[in-house]
Order: sequence, then C-alpha cells, then structure tokens
Amino acid sequence: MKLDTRQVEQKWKKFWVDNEIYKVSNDSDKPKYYVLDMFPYPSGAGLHVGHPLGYIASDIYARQKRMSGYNVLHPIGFDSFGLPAEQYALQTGIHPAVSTEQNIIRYKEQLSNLGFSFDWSREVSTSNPEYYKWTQWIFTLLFSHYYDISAQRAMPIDHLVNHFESKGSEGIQPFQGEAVEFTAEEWKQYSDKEKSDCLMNYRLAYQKTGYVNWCEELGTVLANDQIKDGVSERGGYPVVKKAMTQWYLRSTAYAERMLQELDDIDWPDPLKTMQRNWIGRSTGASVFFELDNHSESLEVYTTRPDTIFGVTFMVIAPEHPLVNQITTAGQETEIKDYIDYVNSRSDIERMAEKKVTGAFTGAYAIHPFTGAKVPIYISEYVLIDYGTGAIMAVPSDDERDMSFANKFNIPIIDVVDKSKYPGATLDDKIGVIINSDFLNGLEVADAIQLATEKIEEKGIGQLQINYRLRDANFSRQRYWGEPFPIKYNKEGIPSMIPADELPVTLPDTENFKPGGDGKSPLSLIEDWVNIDGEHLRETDTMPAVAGSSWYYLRYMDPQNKEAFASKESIDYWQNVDLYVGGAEHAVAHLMYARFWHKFLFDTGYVNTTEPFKKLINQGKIQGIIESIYLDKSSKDKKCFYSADIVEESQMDRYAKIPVHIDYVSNYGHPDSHLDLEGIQKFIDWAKEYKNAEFHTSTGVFQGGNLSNGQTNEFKFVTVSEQGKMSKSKYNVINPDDIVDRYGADCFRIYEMFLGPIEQDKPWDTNGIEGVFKFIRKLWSLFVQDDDQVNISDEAATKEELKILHAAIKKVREDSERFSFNTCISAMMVCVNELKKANCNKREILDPLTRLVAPFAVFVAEELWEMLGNEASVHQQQIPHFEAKYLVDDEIEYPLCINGKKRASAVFPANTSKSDLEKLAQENQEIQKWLEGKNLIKVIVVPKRMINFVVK
RNA sequence: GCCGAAGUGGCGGAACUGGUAGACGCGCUGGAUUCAAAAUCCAGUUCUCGCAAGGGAGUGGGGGUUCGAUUCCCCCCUUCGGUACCA
Repeated sequence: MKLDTRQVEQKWKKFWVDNEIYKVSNDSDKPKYYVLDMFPYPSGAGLHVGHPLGYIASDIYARQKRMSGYNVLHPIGFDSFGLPAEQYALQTGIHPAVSTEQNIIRYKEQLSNLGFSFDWSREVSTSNPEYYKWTQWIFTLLFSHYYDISAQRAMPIDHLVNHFESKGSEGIQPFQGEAVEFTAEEWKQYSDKEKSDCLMNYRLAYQKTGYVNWCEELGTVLANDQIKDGVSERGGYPVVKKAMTQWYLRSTAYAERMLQELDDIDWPDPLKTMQRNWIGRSTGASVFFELDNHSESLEVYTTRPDTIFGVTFMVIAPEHPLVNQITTAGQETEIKDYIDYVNSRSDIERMAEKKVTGAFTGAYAIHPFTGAKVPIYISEYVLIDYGTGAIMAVPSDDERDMSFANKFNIPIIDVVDKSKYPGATLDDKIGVIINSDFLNGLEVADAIQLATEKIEEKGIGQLQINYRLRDANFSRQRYWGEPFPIKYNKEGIPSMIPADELPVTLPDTENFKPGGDGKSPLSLIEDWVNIDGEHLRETDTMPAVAGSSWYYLRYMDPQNKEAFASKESIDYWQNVDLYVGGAEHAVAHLMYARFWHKFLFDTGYVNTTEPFKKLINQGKIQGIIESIYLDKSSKDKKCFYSADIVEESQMDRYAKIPVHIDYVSNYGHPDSHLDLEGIQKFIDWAKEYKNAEFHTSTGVFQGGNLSNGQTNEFKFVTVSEQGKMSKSKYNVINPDDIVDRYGADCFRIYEMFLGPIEQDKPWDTNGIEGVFKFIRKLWSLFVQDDDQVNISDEAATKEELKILHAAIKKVREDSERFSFNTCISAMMVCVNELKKANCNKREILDPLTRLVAPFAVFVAEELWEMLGNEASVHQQQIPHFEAKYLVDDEIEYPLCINGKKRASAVFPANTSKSDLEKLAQENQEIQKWLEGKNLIKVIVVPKRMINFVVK
C-alpha cells in the first residue's frame, strides 16, 4: 500500500464535509477558544505560498486546542472591498463585484486544498450587503455618540443636546480644540446649521477639512502607494495636496485607553512598543503667542517650555490657516512658491527630508516674556496634523530648529548648560538653565514645571497632554466601498439614514471613472444620489479598514439579521484568544479594531475591553526576483547585457527588467542564467524585445541567431534578489502546484519547517524533499516493504517509549511558544529513531498518530484508520507526556578548559558536585591540558558542564 | 528622518533561564543496492593549517561585563516592515 496523497486527501476532505467535523456550535459545555487569522484580501493574483504561513500555524494550534478539550472557533472570510478591484474595473470594465466574487472562489478553492479546519458555514465578506449593513450601523452609532471627557467613555449625543438646552456649554469640553462657549438661550437661538456644526466638534464620527493627494490629469484622488517620487505611478502626472471636507473618526478620544490597556494584553513587546510610539503621548504646554500687528494669536505646543527664552523664531505648517492672513505683501511670492513645492511632496518625503527648506512670512510674533519680535516662518518639517501645526523654535536645543537657524541666519541663544553632563545629547532633557530670567539655575525637569506654572499664571497657555495619534480619515472618493448611511438636506446638514432603512446598498453602474473635482464615481449616479427631492446622499465611501475593524465579532453569529451578533453569542465567545497575522498591520488595522471594540464596549454591545487577547506575528515568505540588465541608452536597438559583464561602476546605465522565474535556469542561485531556450521563452513572452541583442562574454544572441560562441556554452547571467512574491515580478509560486506534487501535508509541514513563524524567509522549493521523506518514513512504520499494513500488539520497550515521549514533550512545549519548526525536527528525530528500532507497535504508533495529526492532517486520518479506529483522529485526545520515561541514569558532561570544550565524560546522574570535580580532573585528556598550568578554580554546574579555569 | 525587527556553515535554520555553536533538513562528496534510473540505505560535510595525530579561528563589524557570551551592555554597518488612502 503506497501513499497516494491525492486519493487520501480527497477521501478525507469528503469525510470531513459529510460528517461536519469542523462545524462549531455556540452552545457547548466545553471552554471556548477563539483562533483567528487576519482577514485576507482576495487579490486577483490568487494565493501564493506566502499567504498560508499564518493560516497553517493557527490551524495547527486550533487543532491542538480542539484535541485538548476546547470548543474552538476558527473562522475565515474575506476583506473584499478594496482599491485593486476598482483599479481593475477601470482598466477592464469588469464590475468589482464580479471580479471580487471570482477571486473569492479561487481563494476558497486554494484554501480548501490545504486541509484547514475552518468552519466554512461562518464565512463572511465585507462587500456583502448583509455584512456591510452592520458596518454602516456601527458608523451611525459613532455618529450619534460623543466622547465624554469626565466620564472617559462614549455617550449618546442626545445627552449632550439636553445639556446644551438646559445649561449651554457650561462644564462641557470638546475632546480637542478650543471650547466655544454659549448659554442655553444662545443654543436655542442657533440655526439648525449652527447646531449641526457645533455638534460636529463632539461626534465620534464627524466632518472636517482634510488633505488628499489630487492628480488633475487622472482626475482622481490617489493613495500614497499610487504615488512614486511625487508623481502618479500610472502616467507619471503631478500630484498635489487638495483640501476637501471629509468624514473622520475621533480615534484620538480613545488614545489614553488604547495606551493604558496595552498592558493587559499578551502581544509581542515590539508590537506594543510600536503602538505606544504611534499613540505618542507627550506632556508639555500649549502657549499662545501674540502677533505683531494682528489681533489673532498663534498657539504652539511644546514639550520644552523650559527653553522658552531660547525662542528666536516660530515655524508654522505651510497648511496653517494663519499663513494667508499674516504673510506680508513683500513675501507673498516666496510663500506661494514654497507652498507649491510642499504641495507636491508626500508626508513621508517631508519627514524624511534632511535638507532644510522654508520661507519667511514677513510677520512677527511677540515673545510673551521678553517682548522680543520673533519672525514667523513656514517649513515642511512642521506638520499640520501634529500638535497645533505650529512650533516655537529653540535652535539651541533642537536639531532641526538648529539647522533651520543656521540656514536662515537666525540667532541662537544657549539656554541649557549641559557641561555638568558630559556626553549628554539634545534629546536627553538634562542640564541647567541659563540666559532665562526666572528659570536660571534650575535643572531642566524643575524648569519645565516652573515655566508651565508661569505660563498658566500669565494666562497665555496651560499644561497639556498631547498625542501624536491623529483622527482617522474615513472618506474615500471611490466606488468599491461601503456607502455612508448619511444624507444631506438642502442646507447641507448631514443626518443619519435610519437603522431600519439599512443597508444603503451600492448602486450598480458600469462607469467607475471618478466623478470630477475629487468626487467619487457614485456622485454621477443621479437617481441614487437624489433621495426624495429633499435630500442628497453622501457620495464618498468608507475605507477598507471599516469592514475589517469588527469582522471578528460577526464570525460569532454570522447569519444574524437582528444584530451584528447576538448578545448570547458575544457572551459566549467574548473576544479572540489568539490572533495570527503580519506585523505590517501593527498600527493601522490593530489600532482601528481596538478603537471600535472599546467604543462597542462603551455602548454595551461587547463585554470585553480588548478585541485580541494574544497576538502572534507571522513573517513573510519572500520570493526570488530574477532580472536582466537593459542598457537605457540604447534607443533604437534594445541591448541586454549578461550580469557577469556588467561593471559595478556602470550600474546607472542599466535598467533591471524582471524575467519570469520559469525561464531562468538555477534560479535563486549565484549561477542563475538564461540559456538559449530561456531567452527564446523570454522574447516570446515579452514581444517588445523580439529583436533585442543579448550580450554575453562568449557571444551575442539576436533574433534567433548566435554570433560567436557555442550554443551549449551560452549563458546569459541574471540577477537574483530576495524580495516580494508578486504578480508584477513574475515570481509567484502557487501552493496548488506544490500540493499537487507533494501533497497538502507535506506543504503544511514544509512551510512550518522553514523557520520561526515570526521571521521573514525566502521560499526554496528544493528543501521540500526532506519533509516528503519524513512523511513516507512515518508511513513506512505502518506499512512495511511487502506493502501490507503491519502493526504489532507487542508491548513497547523502555527505549521506544523514551523516543516517543521525548517527541511528545518537545512538540507540546514548543507548540505553546509557536515554535513549530522545532516541533517538526522533534517528530523527524522520533520517526528516524523508531525506524532504526524497527518499531511498529500500536502502543507507540497510536499516540504518535495523534501527535502528528494537527500537522499532517490527511495522512494522520489514514494512519488512524490503519490502526483500526473509526472516527476522525482530529476528534481524539492529544497524547500526554509522561516524565517517567525520560529519566536518565547517566549524564554526558562536557569538560572545558577556560570555557572551551576539550573533552567529555559520562557520569552517573546522582554524582555529587565534589565527586564530579574530582572525577573530571582525573580525566586523561583534561590532565594533559592541566599539565604545567595553574589551576585557579573549577566550576561545576550539575547536569550541565564542568569548567577548569587555568593560567 | 522617525518607530520596530533581523543578521549563525554553500542554503533554511537549532541552541528555550549566560553553560558542548551548527540539532533537524536541503545541497554537496564518497560508497552500497541496480542492466540503468528512481527510491532506499551507510559514511562524511563551519573555515583554516596538517599525511596524520592535533592545533588555530569562528554566530554582520568594533569594544565591554563574565570562569564562560549567538544569548547581557555600548557604538557602528546592512537588509526588511510601518510611516496614517495597498490590505
């Protein structure tokens, strides 16, 4: 009986479906355990070998938990709204709903080949109206709540309205910005529009002006990653910042709780650190500076109020609303030119820029303590979204301020004497204050406190806690997303579409082109936009993060029509116990989901404060990108050069053209190259290079002919680099092909065997043979040479039990720390040793089958059947480790001289420390090393090692 | 720029709490079996000096702590992820 993976997989897949092996009930006496994979986006390229890495790990863990007596929820679904489908529609005219549906079908096929224990009856996709009805519903909930600062939680907006009606704004602080004060009487006098505008300062979903990347030529708003080097990736057109009214979510309201409650969750420390830094809490002061010749004042935020006497200039963001008002006539051109320059740059470029740029507005602020006139500049290093979008510059104690002062010849006043602290840098916040009036002589920490007090005393500012976190921009000018459940009346006042009218479904269309002037394609569908002659719909749609911020809750009760999930289901499943996904989601998705979950907690819809209790990051599997050098200067005639004849110093002359890895011989190795057949394939595929020349050290190939050199010697060397596996690099490895050849179990185990789950690693199909051998060897323990199943009922020996239990111990311990690669090593060692011992005993093979079952899910079923069992192995108990089988009578000690191993010796396990020292010293090899040396001391670590320190 | 991570043989990696560096697997070399191949099995495989016995070096680079450092501390280099509209 030979192992036929295809037949085995088919047989058991059917058995699982017929018997609903992986169906999960919300009603169970068992303890619950929720294992979640990050939401896949169903891309047109299909699944490549990198995608399942996390799914395999979580599947193994879910199966082990199930075999340990838990009721395990392990669902999957699709994050099916997104930009790529819309891009594809623009290019091909195929409706995103259609292409998305096809992609999902393909993904499901590919996933089902890998033996995952998903409960498919719980599948969801975010673009399904049954699903996005609830995304919209949560949005209306956000719209109708505000963040009550004193209660530190979300409250219904009606409470606020009632308060305004009876007491006005008294005792109410908006979450951020300057409080507008009004009495109850004034509130009642407000027009509807004024009331709406006022409430916008409080709502958790609100409107304000934001900046988008606008590309005039394409007539559309671009995502950051559609922009390369300041121009559109498609077409290379200029991109500028454009101000538009957009929806925002007040995520900053939850900044403090998101920060504090990080302590309660079991996530990797680096991830928590990234979130802490992203939230970026700082304590400082906001200070108002009077302006010379203007009635307005300029608010800045500083974490170093102690250095206020060192202020020699101010810098405000180029987008700052005051810029237009304060710029003097003489400076207008300079300021305008500079703003044009800044508008063409992305935030990343702005922050990464080392070169100092800026422009003088011509206006001055008045220093609140010295009365000095301080010039006001604009510069890209000040960002409008952070703090107040304005800083007081202290060139003596801030690196960027210092470069700026140097460049623009602005004086520098030293205010912190760091001579007491040699080696202290500007970031260290230590030193003694000088040149600063009442602050002189104080240590920095004390000076910060006193300066803040003085600022408050003078009524020009106050102590303030600030967050780097910004409110989430929630508007997209796209078709393929959730429509907002919002309508506007004739005055332009937004209101919610009532819950019983949800979902607001996406209207069908064949035109996915942008609506003009930054409007979404939806704005062109007039009979949809116009509701009743009185109201117009919001035509922007929500971003992809909307649907993925709460999907884990929908899995708890995916078919519910009355609620996003029933109270009972949420009470039972609560939150996710284990979440597996990539570190690239560290801040964006994981922040949004935490924010939504806390909001749903405040509103009483969930009973936990955090969505994901434990989180594991998975690394990426990288591909090999093969490319060839094209001479950029060869205009009429395309010339390629073999990598071995291209000189390092000449690199600028060449462009790297990616080549499909299937054409490359020895791909991924230093010797990778195209032979003649490979070149022929390449030019058949990339027809524009049909007549190109291919220069090598031995000859030139052109149009099917080779000049100079032998056909069999021809080698056109390619460049191999490790990088993303992607359709555009022609290096995608499809798991289907691997499964077809080696079986799903082999694929699963090989992916885990590649290395630690959290690390990035390159894919190399070559290594898979070792795992294939392991599976066949495991099989051969049950089925011997005569192809007959042959299992013995003899009692196992002490040695065999030791082999088995060493593996059980290692697999169970290492699984708990998600070190699956070492689990597999342990199982390999176990099978190798059992094979050597010719062991085919049931007493060993039965637990061994249950041990490997979560990894080799199909083969284990077949082996379980061979053992004479009926039900699925996946419904059995995981084997227990018994320490008594692993007790050693003797221990082999390394004997070291000065920490370096020089010999080894075996001693009984119960030898005393002093006996060990004596016996080790008598060792012949050690005697040789001690000869003529001074023995200073002997270090004996029982059960570990013995070290002689000599001189 | 800022935040986070990684760097160990030809390759993927192991060494969990400071205690034998290179488990396990790929590849490679030699051998057995075979008409031959596949498959399987056996032996070897960090580099370096040496016929050998046996030395020496060695975990990205430099320094430090320690009897002992891949592991802890400081500085530097390279690569990868994120940087708010890819998901």
